Amino acid sequence: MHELLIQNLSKFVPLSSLEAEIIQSLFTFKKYRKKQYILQEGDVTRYETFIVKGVTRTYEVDDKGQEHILQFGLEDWWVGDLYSFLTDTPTTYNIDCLEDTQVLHITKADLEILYEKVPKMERHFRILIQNAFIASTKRLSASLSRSAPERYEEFIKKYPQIEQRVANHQIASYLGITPQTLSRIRSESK
Amino acid sequence: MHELLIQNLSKFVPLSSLEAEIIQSLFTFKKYRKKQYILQEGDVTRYETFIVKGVTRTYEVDDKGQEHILQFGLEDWWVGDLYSFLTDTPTTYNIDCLEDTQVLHITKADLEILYEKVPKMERHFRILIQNAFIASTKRLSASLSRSAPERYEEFIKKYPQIEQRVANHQIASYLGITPQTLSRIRSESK
DNA sequence: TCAAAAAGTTAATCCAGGTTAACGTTTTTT
DNA sequence: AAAAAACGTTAACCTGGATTAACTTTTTGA
Repeated sequence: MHELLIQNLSKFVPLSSLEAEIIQSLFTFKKYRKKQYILQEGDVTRYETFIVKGVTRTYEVDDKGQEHILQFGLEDWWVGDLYSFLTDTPTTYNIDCLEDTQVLHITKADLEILYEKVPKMERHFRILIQNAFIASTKRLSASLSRSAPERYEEFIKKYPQIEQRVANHQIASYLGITPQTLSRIRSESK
Repeated sequence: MHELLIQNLSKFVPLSSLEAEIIQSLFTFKKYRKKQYILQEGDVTRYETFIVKGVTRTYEVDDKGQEHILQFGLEDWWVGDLYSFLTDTPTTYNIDCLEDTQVLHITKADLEILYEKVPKMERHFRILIQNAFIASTKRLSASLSRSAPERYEEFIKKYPQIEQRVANHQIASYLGITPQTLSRIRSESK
């Protein structure tokens, strides 16, 4: 069950079997049911989470009680609130499962041990976060300069896997529009 | 003139004077005049840029010719299009100077040398990018759930230094609103 | 298995922020 | 020092997407 993880972690830097061993020992496997929370607002994020199977959503609730999805998580992706994880402060996000989901967790202390025992992981995570940062910047630029239909079209093109697995109103929340608006866009683009 | 850089690079990891030497040797100093471009759409980003003195803006031009500011750059900040830098692809961003500006550049090859000769820099840049990613996520979440006046207020609170040094219409562009709307917000909040 | 809840759609109305335009002020350029 | 360009503000009007509501379809769970 750790195979996918090892494969993921050796994407940017090759790993020896000893290193793979070490990695295995530092992660904990866990199963969640659909609708179950992996993280709730107010919790301190104790571990970063690698998704082995399933779908998650990371969302925030604003002052008016509206939910806004910041990220979906699928197989082979990492989820978690980095800020809360790194600074030991309570998170403002919620992460729950849209399907039954299997994950591997690593705590902050164990991640430090990982960096120490397998220094090349420092590089792996730098690249990983680099990519996440680039994606986030691109999404920000889209939110500044694209209309709702354009953002929807881009989303569909970029994440066809997600479109198939999550409900439309979740996609609307991710795009920053209402389900009604999404429905209109979908019927007009047909 | 490299003092600010060394100070910046030792923020997360301590540096010996030998290491500081190595770092010095890998960066190039450059001066730009106000309005001069550091990077233009279509260029491949050949170096990451550390600002020693001055102010820059990173912006994008959309299909309708509208400019959208993604980031301001001040003293002690890093700017540049990471994606273009890392993948050797032409950038879609422009970076120009809002004041006369002094910077230190490092090329990709020299950054690799830096990682090799001073491995702890890998950690430094991981943390730097981590912070940039967190900031970008927070800004995205604000763009999804905050109104224009709320976003303006947050901006002023978070970057009082920027507010004092850049024109209002630049701030409007950063916030994703028109200068007229910003003007209205400012007069109503007085 | 069937009632209730959740999801999706359509339509009427509303409003935050955009657009256009006019005008005074400040900055830049020559 | 003058002319031109850039900037900031105000006001009238417009519009993309929100809101509200009513209805149908699908999913869920007791």
